Amino acid sequence: MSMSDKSQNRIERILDAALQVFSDKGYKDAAVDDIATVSDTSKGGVYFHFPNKKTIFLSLLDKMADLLYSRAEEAMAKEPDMRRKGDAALLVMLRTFAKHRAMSKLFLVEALGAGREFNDKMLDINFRFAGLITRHLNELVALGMIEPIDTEIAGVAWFGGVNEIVRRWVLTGKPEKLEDAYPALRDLLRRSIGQF
Amino acid sequence: MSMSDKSQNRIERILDAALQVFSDKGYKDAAVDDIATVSDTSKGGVYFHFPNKKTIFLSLLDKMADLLYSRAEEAMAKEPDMRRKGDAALLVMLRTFAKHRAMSKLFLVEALGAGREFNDKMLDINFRFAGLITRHLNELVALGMIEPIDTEIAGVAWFGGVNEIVRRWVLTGKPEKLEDAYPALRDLLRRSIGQF
Amino acid sequence: MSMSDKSQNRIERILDAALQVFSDKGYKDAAVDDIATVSDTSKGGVYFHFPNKKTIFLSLLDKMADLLYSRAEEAMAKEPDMRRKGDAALLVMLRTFAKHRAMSKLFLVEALGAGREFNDKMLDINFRFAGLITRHLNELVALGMIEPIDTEIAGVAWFGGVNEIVRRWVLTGKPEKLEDAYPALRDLLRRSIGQF
Amino acid sequence: MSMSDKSQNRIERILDAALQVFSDKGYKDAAVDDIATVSDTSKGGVYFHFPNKKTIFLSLLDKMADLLYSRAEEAMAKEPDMRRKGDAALLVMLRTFAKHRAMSKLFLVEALGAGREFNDKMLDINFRFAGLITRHLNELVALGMIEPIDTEIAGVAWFGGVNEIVRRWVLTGKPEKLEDAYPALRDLLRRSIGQF
DNA sequence: AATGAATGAGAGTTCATTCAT
DNA sequence: CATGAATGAACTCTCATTCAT
Repeated sequence: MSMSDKSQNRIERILDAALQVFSDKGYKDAAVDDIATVSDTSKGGVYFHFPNKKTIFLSLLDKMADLLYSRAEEAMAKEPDMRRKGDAALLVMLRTFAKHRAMSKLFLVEALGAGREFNDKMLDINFRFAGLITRHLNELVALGMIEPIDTEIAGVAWFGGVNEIVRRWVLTGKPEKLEDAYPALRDLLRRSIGQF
Repeated sequence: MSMSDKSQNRIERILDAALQVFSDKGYKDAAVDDIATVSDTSKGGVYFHFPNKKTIFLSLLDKMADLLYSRAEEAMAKEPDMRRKGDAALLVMLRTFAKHRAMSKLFLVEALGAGREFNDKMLDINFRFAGLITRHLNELVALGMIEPIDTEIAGVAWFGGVNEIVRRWVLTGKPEKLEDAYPALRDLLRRSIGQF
Repeated sequence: MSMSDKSQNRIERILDAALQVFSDKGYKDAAVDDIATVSDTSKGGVYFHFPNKKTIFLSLLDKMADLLYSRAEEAMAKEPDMRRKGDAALLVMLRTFAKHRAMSKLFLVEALGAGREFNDKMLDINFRFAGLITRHLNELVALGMIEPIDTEIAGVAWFGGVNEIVRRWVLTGKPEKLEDAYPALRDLLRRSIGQF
Repeated sequence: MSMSDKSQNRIERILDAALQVFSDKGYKDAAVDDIATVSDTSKGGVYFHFPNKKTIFLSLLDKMADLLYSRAEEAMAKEPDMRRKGDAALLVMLRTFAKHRAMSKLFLVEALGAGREFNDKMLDINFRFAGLITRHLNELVALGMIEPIDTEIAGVAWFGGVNEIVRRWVLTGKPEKLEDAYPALRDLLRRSIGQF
């Protein structure tokens, strides 16, 4: 195993530990010491790989955003039926959230009130996702597959609606399997743009 | 002015200051000292009226929740047309959020990541609002005014959708006037339950 | 009831409350607010009658010291048999401690570590009591009733010995009735000065 | 000098400083900041080595108790003459107290009123010492070297008597050399159990 | 690379004391 | 006389960050 691999491993271990700790205690209540302990390192070790606590949190946020975004994009690209691209994205996102509960909590709960310093990042991320939806809806409108609607509002509202379903699951455990919410949510969203 | 008035004033001043400080800095980053300074009191003065920081935050949360909830209920009660009760509630909520930007930020941004101690309270509140929507949708279904749907999912998703619109407005200032989002949002929600 | 009586009553009530609170929580942990509450007054009320917390504590200390000292002196004066004056004093002191458990705790436990400001007072008090014993022993020696001994050391040691018995009773409840320790203690002290 | 040595040094320095500050100001009035300053560290440094203020105080108490107890036991073990074991213990205790004036003050003055949290510890310690005396007296009785007496009361009273002598020395400086009290005290105690 | 001791700037909270009413 | 709101200094404890080893 090369030096870089070992380093990579250590960084990975720290990020895993940070995810665990942040999603469990929230940004402010998570101590760098906790992260060091869980990752089986020392505080100094953490600070060797990351300049500060904030950066660790941002790394995780980016990771989750990239994961979700790329999965969604990929799912839409793979689905040939224009009418079903949205469904495919929705399903894959629910599945991704379901598979990464801690990340989901970080993303949908902890990141929001973590402090002014993270607002910009979260706005970027939200903008990206809402934009993805909006662009897709615009395409559907352009192709005449749905009636013209305010796709920007729809993008934001959809994003919020899905998030809220996931947030509820993260915090209450309902529904037991997140994917079980898929059919109802899919129908709701479809109907909302006049698609049956 | 009576003693009680003065006392009420002071408490009111502290709550106003707390709202300002919390919504500006977030729960953790807000110092009780900041609240004291802004409310033109001393730290001891704040602690004379409130047992701790947490209670101040919860007071504000309750206040906003009660305000929103009572306004929404009232609006629905006043609207005789069954089909428009939802619209009325939506409009009045947007207006209420618009009138209380700082409260909205507290409610939709800061309260979420403020720490485990507030999760329960927020879940209660979310549950109340989503429940209000769900009950209304159930009525519509029972009256045969809309097709049977999963009203629970719809309640949660709607709540999340509206919140996201308000959240975006709080954080980015778009749309300049929050009420401008009303028509598009109303149509989106109506369509989503098959109502035209 | 005259004004002065009422005032006396109030002062008495405050002192009673203070005794309770001090002996329960110790000097530092007793809040003036606690005293006010227990005495059914307000903080301002307490400060009207006493200039500060320290003074209240000192008043109680003086009260207990005077009580003990006068009882002991009186008992010795009443006892005609020179040989039994000491026994009489010992018995009456044990009885007085037994009747005033809270005071005893204040006197023998809380007053010691209450802070530098009380050291002088406690030294005075200890000096008075040890001196009483020493003077009595000196008399016995002068009368040729006991052999010459270091009466100063004896006075201090006796005082400490009795105190320790009472302290143990205050803190552990043993012996159930403090007076039960009298015979053994009396014999011990008598023997220590060669008196049978 | 190894890491552990340095660390030991720092801990030792903190304990020394704590002893100084506690015995000077008392438990409640001693600030952790004071201890940090005197030990030439920072507050954080103190808290790195000790979890809280209480633990520091208890450490010192235990240290002194162990020191006194082991010295007393050792002295008794070394003295072959059964009749003189008590004297040996008394002398060595007076010498130990004399050598550690600050510790003595902590032990005999500050620890008593330091708060409910320390009562248990002090009761334990007192019980140990009084028990040591009582056991020794029981042996003397069993060997027929002294008449049967209430050895429990005697143990407690002796312990209190000796303590009071030391306490007086700690607080007033009399007698200048604590050991000067030894002969008189020894004779007093001997006589009290009918031993000449 | 990694460690962990050390720092120091706060944070929340308490409370003796004051004083306008 | 009495109240209780208000003050402000002090206190314990936390923790992100640094740095010698």
